[in-house]
This record gives sequence, C-alpha cells and structure tokens, in this order.
Amino acid sequence: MNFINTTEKSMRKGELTRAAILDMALNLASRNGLEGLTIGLLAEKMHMSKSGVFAHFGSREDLQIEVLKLYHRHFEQEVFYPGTKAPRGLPRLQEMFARWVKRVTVEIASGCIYISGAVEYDDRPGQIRDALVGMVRTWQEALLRCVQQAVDMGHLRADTNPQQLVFEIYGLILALHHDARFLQAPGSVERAQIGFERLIESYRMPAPDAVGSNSKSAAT
Amino acid sequence: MNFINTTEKSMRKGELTRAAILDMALNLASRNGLEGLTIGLLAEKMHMSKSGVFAHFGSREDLQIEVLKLYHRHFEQEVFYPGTKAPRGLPRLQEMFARWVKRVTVEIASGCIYISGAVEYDDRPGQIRDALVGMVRTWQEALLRCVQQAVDMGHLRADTNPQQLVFEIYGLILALHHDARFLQAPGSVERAQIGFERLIESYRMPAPDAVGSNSKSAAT
DNA sequence: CATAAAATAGTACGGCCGTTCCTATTTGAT
DNA sequence: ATCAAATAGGAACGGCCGTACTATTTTATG
Repeated sequence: MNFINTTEKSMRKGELTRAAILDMALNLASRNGLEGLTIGLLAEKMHMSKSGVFAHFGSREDLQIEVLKLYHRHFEQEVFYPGTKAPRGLPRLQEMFARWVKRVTVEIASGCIYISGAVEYDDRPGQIRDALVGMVRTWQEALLRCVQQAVDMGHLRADTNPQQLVFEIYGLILALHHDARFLQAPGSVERAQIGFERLIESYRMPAPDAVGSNSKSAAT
Repeated sequence: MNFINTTEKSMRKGELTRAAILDMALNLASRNGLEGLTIGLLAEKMHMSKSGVFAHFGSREDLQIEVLKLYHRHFEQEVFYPGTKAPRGLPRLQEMFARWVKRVTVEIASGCIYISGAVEYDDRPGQIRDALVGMVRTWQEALLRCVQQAVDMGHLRADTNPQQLVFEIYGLILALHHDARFLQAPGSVERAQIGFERLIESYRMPAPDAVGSNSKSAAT
C-alpha cells in the first residue's frame, strides 16, 4: 500500500547511514575541531571507504556545515528550548546559564564547537565562518532577550546594560571551557557558577550609595 | 683582535636569519594558529627554500616551540614587566589588566597565541601543549600574586577568593578576544574595561548589608 | 524473481605536508 | 687569496589530503 505520507518510508538506508556518519563526524569535530575533521579518518571510524562517505556530501565543506547544523540543533534542544520553559526574566536567564554550564561541563571531555570554531575561523572567511558567526550571534541575541526581559520585569536594575551583561556571562563560559578543558583546573565549574551569581547580584542590587549623592564611579 | 667577549661577534649571519624566520613564523602562527604554521608557507614568505628554513630547526615541532617562547617573551615585556613597575596591590593589578587589554586589542587583527593555542592543544598531548600550559599557568599565577597582594594591602576585601577573581578576569579577556576578533563586535574593548571596573568595585566594597545581619546569599 | 535505482567500494590524480640526503654557495678567519 | 665551516638550495621520498571517475554491491519495487 502506498500511502501519501512518504516521510517514513522514504527513510532509505542511505539517509540512515548519512545520519550515522554525521553523528560520528560531530564526535570527531568536537575533539579535533572542524578543521581537524577529515574524510579519511571519518571513513575509518565508520568502517567505510573514503568515497562511500564522501558520496553523502558534495564536499568536505558541506560536511563541515552539516556538522555545524547538527551541533546547533543539539545546543538548541539541550539549552535553549528547555530554557524557554522557565518563567520569563531572571529565572529564565538562570535556567539558560545553568543548562549552558551543564552542557559545557559535559563537553570538557570533548570540546565545544562554538568555542573551538570561533578560534579556528576568526580569520578564515567562507561559508563555515558565516554559518558559525550566525549561530553564535543567534545565541547571544537569545541571551540578550532574556536579560532585557529581566530588566523589563524589574528583576535587574533598570540601568543594566544588557550587552554588557551578556558579554560578561559569555566570558564566564569561555573561562570555564579554557580552565577546565585546557588547563584541567579543578573547581572551574564552581567558579563559573559563583561568578554568575555574583554577576546577577551586582546587577540586581540598587546603586551603592543611595538616591541623593552621585556615585564617583562615573569618572575615569 | 680577538676579544674575550664573543657574544656580539658570534652573532653570525645564520643566527640573524634564524631570528628573522622566527619573527615571520610568529606572525604566521598568530594568524593561522600554531598548527597552521607550515614550513612551506614560511619559506615562501621568507623567499627561501623549504630546506633552508628547515635547517634552522630540527623539526617543525621545535620551530613551533621556539615560536611559543618568542611569543612568551613578547608578552612578558609588554605586559608583565611593565606591570611590575606599578605599585604593589590594586594599582599593579589594574596596570597589568590595562596592558593586557591593550595587547589583545592590537592582537584583534592577528590573534593571541595563548588563546588560540589553548583551543588547538586542549586535546593534543605533546611538548607544545606542555609548554603552552606552563606559560599560561605562569601568567595566571602572576595575576594571582597581584590579587593576593591587593588583598594583603587592604585594597580588596579580605574574603576575596583570588582564584575566583583571576578566573573572572581571564574570562573578560577571553570574551574580548572572542567578540572582537571572531564576531567583530564593536565596543568589546570598552565592555572588557567596564567589566573589570565593576569586578574590582564589587570585590572592593564591604559586604552589602552591614555587620549585624547575615547576607542571605550564602544559601542556595 | 527481475530490474532499475541507490548506495558503497575501488582506483587514481594532483597537491601540500615534513623530512632526508646531497650539492652548491656563501661566509669569515687566517 | 685560501680554505674550512657555516649556510642555503634542489630534488626526491612517503604520507595524507580532497576529489573525480568507474565498477560493484545492495536495496527497493514491479
């Protein structure tokens, strides 16, 4: 019987192995970077021939971009989507950060492609860089919206600079990845969490000296 | 006349070109990463033959390590040594950070090897990784001493956790490098500076609510 | 089961890599 | 000017890369 819906039956074998290849490619790229992802190594890990693997993607660059998209989907489903289920404002921001840290913590053993890619492609124009920049910007803008909502709802001080706060949050994650994965320094996860709490506390507090006198910190 | 001091005259021509090669190699490695540093490209840039370049270093790995050492010397002379001339404590920490930012700002166009190397070698054991880890640890420990002195001298709160502060400072620099070089986001330098000021302010302040009542922030 | 289509393997090519060996040139002290 | 030592170049090697083309095998469908 030929149903109208061909979506299931059209999952031919090729698409299955393609998905499996992509999965393995994501593993390899996490460890060795997108530039370290090689068709030969990928074929070996898949117990396939180089040309067999290659045939599923028009080129290595296409493969790399597909890997990037797959990573993006994982990130969305582990961090972003669950985060949006938390109540708007500060709780959501905290949930996003917590899940982000959790994800990076897992990735200490394998590496975060957003972070390694940022270094690999900071000076290498092309489709891969463009795709990567787009994804990271998307994520930063999502964080920005969280912060802005937290401000709008009165969870954070009205004079909060959202871009500034996102910048500092991103720095905590980068430091976590750096210290934990590269330096293998214990306690990095806790430091990232403490840093975030201190950060939020500092943006939540009213100005140090009350209404009348103006803070001298504006100088310099 | 043969003077006892042979240090000057022993600067044979080979050592000069070796130094020139190393300089160019540092340029290339800053742009393309240490792993992207290639003897063929280096030879081309130097208008020399591959074997001519190669002869100055026993191997590519040796070349990479020499580049690393050269970068380390530059960093010391631009950031660390001048920083130690500022008065102990908070002023010195501020001076170090200012010079560090200045250096990374210049490096936005070329890349910081400590940062790119951290990503390239976070999962690649060997002499290069070992050397790199040693240098970064050395720099973090120097920062740590600055913070500790600032605490000892009463510039920062006595309950300051120095490792925590160094972690957060490092995060600001990583975020600066990331946003400015990869995302090409304007205003990143200012954000790093503002983040540092806010950070120092927050560690300099006495506890939010005064002596008697205990802060609820201990919970969670 | 037959057959067309899809998926995989095989082979080969040019390109760049690090490295080696050997020769040519340049340098510097006598 | 001479001559040994230092320095640079040339050619070639095996290795891995991405990719193109052709053959073979596997799969889905009548």
